[in-house]
Amino acid sequence: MRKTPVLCVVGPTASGKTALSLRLAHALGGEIVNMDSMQVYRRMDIGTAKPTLAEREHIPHHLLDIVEPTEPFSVAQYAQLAEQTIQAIYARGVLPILTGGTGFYLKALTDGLSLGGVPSDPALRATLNAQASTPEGKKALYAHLQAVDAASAARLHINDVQRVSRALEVYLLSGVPLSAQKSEAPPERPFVFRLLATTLERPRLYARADARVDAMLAHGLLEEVRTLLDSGVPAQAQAMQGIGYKELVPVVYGHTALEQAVDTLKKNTRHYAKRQWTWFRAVEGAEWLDMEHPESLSRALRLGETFWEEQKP
RNA sequence: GCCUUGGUAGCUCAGUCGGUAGAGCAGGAGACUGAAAAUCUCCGUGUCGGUGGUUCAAUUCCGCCCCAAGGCA
Repeated sequence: MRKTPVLCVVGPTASGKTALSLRLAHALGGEIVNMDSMQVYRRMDIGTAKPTLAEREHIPHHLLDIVEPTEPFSVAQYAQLAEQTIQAIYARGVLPILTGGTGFYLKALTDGLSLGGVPSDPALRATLNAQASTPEGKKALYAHLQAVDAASAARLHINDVQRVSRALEVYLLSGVPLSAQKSEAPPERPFVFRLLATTLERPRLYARADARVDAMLAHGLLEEVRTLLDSGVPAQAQAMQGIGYKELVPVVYGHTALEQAVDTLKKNTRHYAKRQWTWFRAVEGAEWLDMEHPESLSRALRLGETFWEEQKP
């Protein structure tokens, strides 16, 4: 059976993914599928560096603005939606272009992750997190996982409460250890991926990230955060943990000076870019492009074109 | 000019009752199976301001000098 081609544009934040994806979509007649864990939320436009309405006018974008900021969202939901969306685009004879910096979402698509099989249970999670709030509780939590799923426990660090809790959650809800579900052979995928990874020299990337934060503030990021809070989005909401939001919430509440929050925001952005870099560096088969190099754009277009020519229905 | 307190890692500082030093942050490397812009792990040699002296040994004690902040004139 013929596989669905997916051209992917990945890379650290502020390295030029959006611009490149628009050029590719324009040149190849493609449509863009968002692969950013924060751009899925409605009314979070400035802080997530969502493509503008003008940019979306001529090129169809998918999986933007699909979740209310009050709602949780997960990689499993994303993977399901993305697969459907990608298949629907290709069914019309159009190239899907997957764009975004969320490496975990990419992996879920490329590797067909089983993801534990059970959705998260907010109440159980709250209980487990409460238990982990003391050093003794954390030890007990880890010991519990060791007892029911030794393989997962061995893989995880005791301090990684989020993953320890999730592994325990899977067992408590399904009766099957997470590690047992994972050991199956990786499934055959109905997609063929081509990865373009954007990057810049590190000092340049950090400078661009800083400048972009300043631009976001100039475009009203603080107001965006205030509006979200005013409309009833709780500060604890998953969406509000995004960079640019979590730092400005205390400013809106008057607990923190703007200047200090902006420093933290820039720092967190740099840390994030670095983590993304680490993730995508480990992904095999990615074609790396320095977006300040004069020939990178034409090279990217050539690679995209070749890929599409080979895979076109 | 005098007095006081400082001058230790890129930054903020701790410390050595004399045996050449260590935290946080920054920075770097990495992990990642339903929170992933989340969560977690690992990585610390630097003329201890300069220069003389005392000492087996000084970043540590003493003298002088330089720099900074505060105070008194």
